[in-house]
Amino acid sequence: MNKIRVRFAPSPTGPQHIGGIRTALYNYLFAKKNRGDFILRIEDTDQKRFVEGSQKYLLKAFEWLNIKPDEGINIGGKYGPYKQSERKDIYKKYIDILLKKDLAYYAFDTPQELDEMRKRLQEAKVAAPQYNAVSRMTMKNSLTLPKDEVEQKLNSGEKYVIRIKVPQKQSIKFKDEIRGWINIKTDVLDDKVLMKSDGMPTYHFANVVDDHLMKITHVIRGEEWLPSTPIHILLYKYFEWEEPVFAHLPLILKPDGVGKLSKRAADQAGFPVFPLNWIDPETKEKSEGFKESGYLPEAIINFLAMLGWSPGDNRELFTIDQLIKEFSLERINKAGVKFDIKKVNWFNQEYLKRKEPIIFVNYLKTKIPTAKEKYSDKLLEEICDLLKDRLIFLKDLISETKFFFKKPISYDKKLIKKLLNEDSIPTLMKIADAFDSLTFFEAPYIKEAFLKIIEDKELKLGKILPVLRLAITGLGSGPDLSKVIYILGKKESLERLDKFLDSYK
RNA sequence: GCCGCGUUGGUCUAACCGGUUAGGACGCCGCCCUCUCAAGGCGGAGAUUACGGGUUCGAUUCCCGUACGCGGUACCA
Repeated sequence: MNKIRVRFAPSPTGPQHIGGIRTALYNYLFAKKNRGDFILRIEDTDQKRFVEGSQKYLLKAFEWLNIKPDEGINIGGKYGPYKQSERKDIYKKYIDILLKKDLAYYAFDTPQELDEMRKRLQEAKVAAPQYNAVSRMTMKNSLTLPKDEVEQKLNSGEKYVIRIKVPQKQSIKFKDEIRGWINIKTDVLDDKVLMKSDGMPTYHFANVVDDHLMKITHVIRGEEWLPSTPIHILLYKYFEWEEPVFAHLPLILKPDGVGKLSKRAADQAGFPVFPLNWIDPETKEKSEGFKESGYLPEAIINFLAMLGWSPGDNRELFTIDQLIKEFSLERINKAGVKFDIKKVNWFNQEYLKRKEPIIFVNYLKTKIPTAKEKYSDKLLEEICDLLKDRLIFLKDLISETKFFFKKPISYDKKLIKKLLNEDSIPTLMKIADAFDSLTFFEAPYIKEAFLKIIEDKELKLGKILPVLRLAITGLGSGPDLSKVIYILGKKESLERLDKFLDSYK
């Protein structure tokens, strides 16, 4: 059997959004699972829609997600060039074959003439107005015009396109790996443009020629291509080439399920759609990426993999290597899937929890300049250990640990009212004394000390500890207090306690 | 309009060739743990498997129809 080769072939019309990234991921997983090649090709046949920086952006996004193409743009390979705008000669050569076989033809109709034709057909109540076996005979093309006139038009440099000649009353049957057999009648297909008047091929043509020349064995792409697949099949037949296997992925829909996920919809729902930050070169509009929003690449990969694919059992957490091992096209769902940012957050939290302690410590050190002066590495690690399980994003560490680096400036009046009672101040004063006399200022002894005082006074823990927490951290909730006090140290803890006592005694 | 694809709790999904109290996860709620919050553990609510027919002893699973959703219908990909 031939080596498995798949490709991801985006067009450089802006930042690649998360749906495209998922398509790339599924191609990558499938290639790696089968020890095949993953090829990155750029489909830049529409110069009008070209957006500066798109290609670089994609490469950076892949780098972040650790998706490594084996071949393609920026990497090279035996089947280059991998950018369609650099393959014009190749398309020319192949379109000539079709022309010679009389399976494609020149068409000289102007856009206005095409419009008129469609309008005319609409008025005549034709179900699907199109340039097809019937209507082409009323148009200006090399099938209707005398040979010498065609020749003359071509020589005079008149604008033309080349269209595929779709046969009448045939059925095109193909098997989609995800959806099964699909049957489409050629009568609903139109004579798609293969070569545009600017000399560039259309997607339909370039895609087939390139896939064949690049020895692509499996075409894994979005569902939006399903309706035009028969045209592609027809081209394979015309060239007498072996068809690749097709697999059309379900689309990613907006959270409310109405329509494809778009930047607009994501903005509204308050989450990113792009892997990385992007600034529109024209409008200067900035879009935030998953990376910059604090998402981990592993989490995004895992989430995306599960968006439409499942392993068949109850497992959900997968590293990329496990995904590669388990992935299969057969287990991809057919239905469109709604994007749920809450689930992404959950994945992120799961992966964050599993991160090495050093990650958290280093983050604190870089983000909080005083961290290094105030605490040893060991203590910083203890701080992180105390708080890391409650983070969704690494950046949450800043707000969660704030009280370790800053004394409370004021105390929330509502909390004071709720927590302060007649026993609070005297008990707190005793606790301060007890702390002061502790030789080993460590969590277990600290706990023992305040527990004993509370017990002696026959008070409930809940009456005193929240006030103590408020005095020490300025907050009404947080991690184990004895550990917090230990980390802060005797001096700092007593200062905070004294300050509180000064305010309320 | 026409063509294609789809439809299992709010969301993502499982259920091999038809026989399960329709399983799991996210989210939500509750309990335990705890001074508290989070994490964790335990539990709960939530699905007449879009609807209607058929085939069958039996249909989430097979067939047909309807509805709804999505996609396509460009010299865009």
